[in-house]
Amino acid sequence: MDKGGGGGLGLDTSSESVGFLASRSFLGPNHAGGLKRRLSMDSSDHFPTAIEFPVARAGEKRVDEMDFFSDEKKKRSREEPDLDIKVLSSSIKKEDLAINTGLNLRTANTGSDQSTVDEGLSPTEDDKEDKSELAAMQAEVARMNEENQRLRGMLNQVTTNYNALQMHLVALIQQRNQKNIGSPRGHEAVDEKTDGKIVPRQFIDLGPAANADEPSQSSTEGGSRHLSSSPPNNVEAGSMDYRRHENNTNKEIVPPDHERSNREDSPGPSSEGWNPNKAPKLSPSKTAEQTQEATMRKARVSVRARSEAPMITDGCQWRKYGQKMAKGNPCPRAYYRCTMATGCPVRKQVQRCAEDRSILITTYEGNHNHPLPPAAMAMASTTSAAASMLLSGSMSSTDGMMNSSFLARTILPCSSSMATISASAPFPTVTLDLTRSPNPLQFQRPPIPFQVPFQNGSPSFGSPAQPLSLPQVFGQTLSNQSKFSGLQMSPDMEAAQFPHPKPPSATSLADTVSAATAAITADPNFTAALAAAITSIIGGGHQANDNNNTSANNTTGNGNAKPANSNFLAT
DNA sequence: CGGGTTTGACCGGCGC
DNA sequence: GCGCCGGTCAAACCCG
Repeated sequence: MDKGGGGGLGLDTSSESVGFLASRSFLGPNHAGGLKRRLSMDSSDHFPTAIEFPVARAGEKRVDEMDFFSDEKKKRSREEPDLDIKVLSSSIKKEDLAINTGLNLRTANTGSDQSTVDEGLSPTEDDKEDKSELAAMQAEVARMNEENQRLRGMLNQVTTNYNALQMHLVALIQQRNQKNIGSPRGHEAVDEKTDGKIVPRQFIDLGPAANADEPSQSSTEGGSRHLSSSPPNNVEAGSMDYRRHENNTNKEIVPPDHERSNREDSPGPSSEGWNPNKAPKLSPSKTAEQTQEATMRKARVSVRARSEAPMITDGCQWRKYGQKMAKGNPCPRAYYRCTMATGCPVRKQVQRCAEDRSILITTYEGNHNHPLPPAAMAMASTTSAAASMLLSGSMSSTDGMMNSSFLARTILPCSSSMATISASAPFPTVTLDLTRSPNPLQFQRPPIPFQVPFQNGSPSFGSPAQPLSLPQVFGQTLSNQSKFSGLQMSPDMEAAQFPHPKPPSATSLADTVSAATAAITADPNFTAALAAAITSIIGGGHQANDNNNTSANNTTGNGNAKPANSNFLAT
């Protein structure tokens, strides 16, 4: 084979090996070099405003939020200082309408102060003074706006959490009632104390490190902290396969030796890696927390999405470290690891579906040990939530099916789909099937009356050459049916489980809904809110808080590095 | 030169 | 024990 690395032959090989279109849009990640350059140009065009959602496109390997927030942002702020300010000013007006807070009053006062200052200056000095004052005021406005965004985010979070908990409660009650009707032991579907009191399941927090200041502790402390609250016996309800995997994971407590690679010599516990095959055996002295932590890394969340892009854009940086031909699939499977932080244990596999090569299957494994950019929050939160749900033992056998169904309904109340969890896969896997056709009846959210930040000013959603971005994916999830597959329920089962009618023909509806979905999901607050809702539901709230804290840290901790995007971290 | 991909080699788990 | 398979490593190479 061609071993030419990132050259032209390499990209041709990549695109061909994927068994997909060889158009420029389908060039593999290896083509990121030239594409990145083009995208850099695009990016400057794509970021004229501070409120655009920084969705990267697939095929661009290194176009990520970090780039957007740091280099691009700084660069732009130097080149186009006025532009941001204008946007911020308009944004704060918008915020004033949205939320009446003391901060807004301060903003208004600031404006009046400015006029007061203007009155006492001579025309010549006035310009200079005006400019300096204006700059100061604008900075003030920017700060206020940022704070407003944060407050609004908090409000959104509270609202979202409240609604989520309410739905959770209703679902629990309904489920319990159903179970009690159908089976005298129906209460098994819900974690229950012996006194009969319903206790919501505790979920493992698999979310990213909450504190950006101590990412090295996230994979251990962050996990074990919440693990302790997770009913360990829930795992017992799992199938033999699940137990087998749990045992397997017991062997991977110690950082695998591949982390000793000179390429990934990261100090501290954060370098704790992920190599099940090479990990030493678990010693009996290892704690249960460590065991479950290892189990966490075993959990996989697979996302099936229709995308002709070589890789869905999830907001993270990935580095390809391998590619293999998997049995039973003519398309190669690519292996990526997260490179947003040194030693981040998160891996993902990207492979096209053998049956339908327009479906891209992205499997995530592990949890980020670093703060995530907003665009990555949706995916990270959802995958970690799904993984935590899975690993909490709530998904197993028939009980798992019921709970996963409950989960799907809880996460996506508008969805009527079934949720299933794989108990037979090599690893416990949750599959989010985003390829199902959307049901317009489930599409209840009214159109969002703001402009969608499409790349290059054109809608990327639905464009075959455009990569699939995660906010879009999750938007699709919301409107589409969400399916946690793995056991891959038969259609009969699915029909039996879900009396709701499915759209007879989806293709025609898909485009229509996709456009609307794109508009909806372009709302970063919505995306973040969705992520927060998911995490709040699944994680019992604390993961959402963790994530939110992470976001808050991203916003506040990193200071003004990315204030214009703070509204995307709002939840 | 640093950072990325490619790809054959290697390793460990698992089934027979 | 052997072979298959999934996952990873790391040298070679490319690109900016």
